[in-house]
Amino acid sequence: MSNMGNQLISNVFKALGHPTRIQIIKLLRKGELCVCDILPNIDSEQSNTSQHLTVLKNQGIVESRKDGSKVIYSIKNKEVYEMIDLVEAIILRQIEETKSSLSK
Amino acid sequence: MSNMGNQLISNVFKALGHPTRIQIIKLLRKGELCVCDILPNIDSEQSNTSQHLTVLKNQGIVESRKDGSKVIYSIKNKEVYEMIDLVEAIILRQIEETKSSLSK
DNA sequence: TCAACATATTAGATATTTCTAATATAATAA
DNA sequence: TTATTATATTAGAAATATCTAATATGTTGA
Repeated sequence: MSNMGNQLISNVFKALGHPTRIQIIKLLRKGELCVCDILPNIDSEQSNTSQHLTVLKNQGIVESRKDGSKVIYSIKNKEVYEMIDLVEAIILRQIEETKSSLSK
Repeated sequence: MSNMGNQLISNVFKALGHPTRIQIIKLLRKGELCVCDILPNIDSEQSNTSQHLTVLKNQGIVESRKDGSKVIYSIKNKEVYEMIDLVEAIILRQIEETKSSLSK
């Protein structure tokens, strides 16, 4: 019965459509982190990482709060991990398929 | 334990990050369709829709077979519907949040 | 107050996606 | 054959996303 706008839906997927943003989400799986702890674990510049965090925040995937001079980010909607698990299942199946087609 | 490449994962999300492609996926929820039945239900040109179908196929989201002069597309990995449901849950929660913050 | 730190914002260059229009290919029917 | 239908491919323009470098803002401690 759902008739959610496809634009809204695709916006969320698009926010997940970048390797650095997936990397950030995976980092946050264990719990909240300040930007200062995210930065050294991410393969991109400070300003770029900050921009990626903004993209994730705009789509409601992460949220942030201030703690003194630091900003602490955390996952806002945990569904995102189920989504990543589902994508990994799809990819594994694709890989299996490729293997078996090669051995024919 | 999963350590699937973030590039591979984000490629799948990126393929879902377009409203027309979500529209196509939703059309295929009821079952397979030839391109000729997809086209009239999609808000874009024939060649453009064909390109979107290619994007979905490249990421293993849909598959196709030939039937005479027609090409029949179907969903290859049904996980995609669970993913859409999860995104809709996220969006609904965001909307509720917006509402309640407005009424304060 | 001032210096140092933590993070965000901006502007512009570069890269990638998307779209349109035209054309190609393949199957079928006349 | 030839025309028609069904779909894919291509090229290039336009739109959007990404990255880098520079700068701005806010916080804290000396």
